[in-house]
Amino acid sequence: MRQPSRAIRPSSRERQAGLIAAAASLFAAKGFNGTTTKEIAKAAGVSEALVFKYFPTKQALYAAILAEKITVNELLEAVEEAANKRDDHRVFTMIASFRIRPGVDSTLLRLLLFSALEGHELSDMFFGKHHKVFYDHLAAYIRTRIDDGAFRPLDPLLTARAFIGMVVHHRLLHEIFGVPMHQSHEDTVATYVDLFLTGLIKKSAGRTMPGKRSR
Amino acid sequence: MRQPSRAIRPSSRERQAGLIAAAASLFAAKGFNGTTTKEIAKAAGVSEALVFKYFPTKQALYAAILAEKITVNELLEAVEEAANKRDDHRVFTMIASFRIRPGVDSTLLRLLLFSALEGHELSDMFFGKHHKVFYDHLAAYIRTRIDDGAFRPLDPLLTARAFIGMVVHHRLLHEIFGVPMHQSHEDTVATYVDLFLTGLIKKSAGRTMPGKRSR
DNA sequence: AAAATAAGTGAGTAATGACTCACTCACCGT
DNA sequence: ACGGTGAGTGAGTCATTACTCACTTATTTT
Repeated sequence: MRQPSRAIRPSSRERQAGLIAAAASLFAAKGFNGTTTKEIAKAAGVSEALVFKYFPTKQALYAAILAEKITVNELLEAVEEAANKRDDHRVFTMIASFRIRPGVDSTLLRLLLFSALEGHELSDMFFGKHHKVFYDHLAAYIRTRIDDGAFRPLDPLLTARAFIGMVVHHRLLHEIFGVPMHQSHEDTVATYVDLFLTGLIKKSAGRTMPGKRSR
Repeated sequence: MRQPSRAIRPSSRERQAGLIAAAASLFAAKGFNGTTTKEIAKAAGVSEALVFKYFPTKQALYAAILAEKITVNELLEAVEEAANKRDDHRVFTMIASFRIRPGVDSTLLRLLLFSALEGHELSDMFFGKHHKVFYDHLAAYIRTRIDDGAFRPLDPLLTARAFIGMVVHHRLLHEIFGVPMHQSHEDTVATYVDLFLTGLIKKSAGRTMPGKRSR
């Protein structure tokens, strides 16, 4: 039984998790090819040989990271509620604020881009699980609202992508290209949501959203 | 004087250009770290040693590519004309169609992303010359139209980025992540422009754009 | 306490990376 | 014809890389 009064030797699980964390951060920073197994070992505080005890190849380690990082967003559930109430403003504000907020972690975005650019096979899976789902959900919601007569009849998938595009592009600029923030996170989100919904909502229809204009 | 009846030996200039072209294509495909100098030499049809006769280091070759690829877009001039006429629909359609069209070359986008992700020093320059200019121009136009009373008073830079975001995101999905086209290029552009301008144009103001709704 | 097993490592190895060098070849003006 | 010059290369060098192995150290089981 384990009672390591001093954390003398981490369990196998912990080691594995530690390696994955260390590697994820390095891969995100410098890409797969730009990261050496020696660096990973050093970052995790173990010998290089041990890395290969846990993961047969560097590739396998990479795969483990991508597999681990795939979490179907808690965001979706949260949005679901607002979606059921047909609270458009809230739905889109939630989505945008989830990605555009102070202290957001850019690791995942960088990993995603690196894996796509470097042409990793797992990239598809990563994208499929992590984002595809999302577009489809959002497109489904937009379609519903079009059927409600609340939104103009534009192509739902393209429309969903247009919105996500604003958000992702914002993240690209700030997290990848290092462009400084130009407005507060809140104001940025508010502007994007305003612009988008104004373009989408049918003028004739009564506005469904409660006045949630912050500040 | 040179009159090589058969192109027996390319001039220094041509060699250099050939090397840059070969390297650009490889770097775009596999990144800086993922490309070897041997591959570049092979792609250009010369020995590896010659690569280093033309460029002292691999880095220098990379820098030469980025420097060469920086072209202040011919797009800007073309747009200028439409901008002077205050033809909003045409302005934004031109911008979007320039990037979203059949057979567009993804090399530059990939190079840009790779250089930013890999943290190249030249990345900033690349981005600054190639895109910053563009955002600023577009933002200036939007500001003008706001002052004209034609557009709603949103933050011009954020608004410009929102539009570019739709376009860039579209390119990301198709050129980097390999998502198949969902609508024709034309229809995609039309949807984005429609959505964006509807969100931006002041309802009270008379529409400035001539009826250029294709299809 | 001894045996069994798991966790961990130092010191490799073979392959490959960027880069160098002594040299050859093609073409030129004289 | 000839020597000079720049284009071009084959065969390296040396560092680094992913990965292995014989071995030690810690923990658990009996």
